[in-house]
Amino acid sequence: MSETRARQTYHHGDLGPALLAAGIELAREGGPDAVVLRETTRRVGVSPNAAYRHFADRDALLAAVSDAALATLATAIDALFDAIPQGTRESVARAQLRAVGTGYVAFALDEPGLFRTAFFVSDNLERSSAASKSGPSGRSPLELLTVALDAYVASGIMPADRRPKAEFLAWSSVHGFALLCIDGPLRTLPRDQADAVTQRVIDMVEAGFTAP
Amino acid sequence: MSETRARQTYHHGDLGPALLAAGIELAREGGPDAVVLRETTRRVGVSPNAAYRHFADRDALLAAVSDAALATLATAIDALFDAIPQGTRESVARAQLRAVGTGYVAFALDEPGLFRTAFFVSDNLERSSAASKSGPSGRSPLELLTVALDAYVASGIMPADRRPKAEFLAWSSVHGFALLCIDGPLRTLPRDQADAVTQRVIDMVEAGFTAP
DNA sequence: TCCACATGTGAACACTGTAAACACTGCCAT
DNA sequence: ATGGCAGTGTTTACAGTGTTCACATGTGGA
Repeated sequence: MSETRARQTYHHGDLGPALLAAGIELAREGGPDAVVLRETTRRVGVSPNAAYRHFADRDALLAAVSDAALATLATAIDALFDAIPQGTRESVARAQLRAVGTGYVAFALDEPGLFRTAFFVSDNLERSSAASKSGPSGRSPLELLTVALDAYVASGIMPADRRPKAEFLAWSSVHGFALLCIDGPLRTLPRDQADAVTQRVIDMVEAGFTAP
Repeated sequence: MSETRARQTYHHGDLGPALLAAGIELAREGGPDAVVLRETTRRVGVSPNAAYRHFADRDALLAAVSDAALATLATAIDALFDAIPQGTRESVARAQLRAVGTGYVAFALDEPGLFRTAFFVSDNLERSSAASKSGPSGRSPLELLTVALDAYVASGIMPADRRPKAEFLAWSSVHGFALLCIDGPLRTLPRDQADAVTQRVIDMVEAGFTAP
């Protein structure tokens, strides 16, 4: 928004971040496919090739946008973590897991374009601990989930032998549900109902972790 | 494969299905992005615009490929259904749910390109009962899941008040897990381990349906 | 001061989807 | 048999994309 008018200097001065911001806006509006290199530079008021001084490819730009989207998600979950009231270790652990799931789906519903972009780049969860994907606490979404599950074990809710790969069980359910809500058959589900079913999804995950 | 050599007649004679087959092959090799209209016609040995006599646009071709992929998935699950041994209503119901989940993830692992294409077209699960998406039994994957869950209620495993929207809980978990395995951090997990975790995902879903 | 280096530009290429006008062919009614 | 007509495939063309190469323009450090 600060660069809509034609700039006066030949050099932009802050092109990298400006391109990233424009890319994020495009992703917000239309998902990963919408982050088109030429359109990004157009919005910033610069020639298409200028982008290549700051990003190797279109894919590199998209990856940076994806990281930013992931960081936004992490920030949203961080906020829910901070709002968890004091209590027993068990109640805190349960609240943390619920916060991750709830924040995750809420982000997908509030920002579907960013959400799809966050998980479009395939290796984005592999090296998922990069700072560029983290919120204020310095933790990526997957790391926040790990925190919650470790608390599950520490507080005795979950037997230790179930802990390995548990994050993937939880992540699968919530991620799949989020996709169903924004792209799939649950697309037309009213928001309040979607929130209610989200809680059932989390209930299911909890049951899977605690049942015999 | 039958049309690799230049055809002799001006008219192809079977272009629609040939284009669909070429599109499926492209999807198998590289997912939805790889089904490129011009490349599809090229493989069939025909000019790009010939496709427009059979498909409204590239999206229509992609939708047809997507339907075919879904039908292939349904066929795979059908086969697992048929292999379920006789038994109590409860054991059959449990085996059916497990067959849907197992077949679903196995298809994603065996044919990641087709799997991604199947669920790329967004409205593909909305009007999900179309015959073009079904296997030999005439049921689409989502309908097969519905059958299994109805059997859960009928055999008394699942309380009837939990039945509404239960297919979405199950679908979320399995679909999310499949995505994790082909695109996400579980991409490098050896096949046998992936199969093992798949069973844990299904265990979790079962627990969520039966627990208090 | 001046010049090396970083940064932005221009023209060009190969690709894509798609539209409009044209060409060929097989079939049906005369 | 013989038109002609509807269906099918082709040609040409255009707008849009990512990307490369050569060039222009500033800016900071010696």
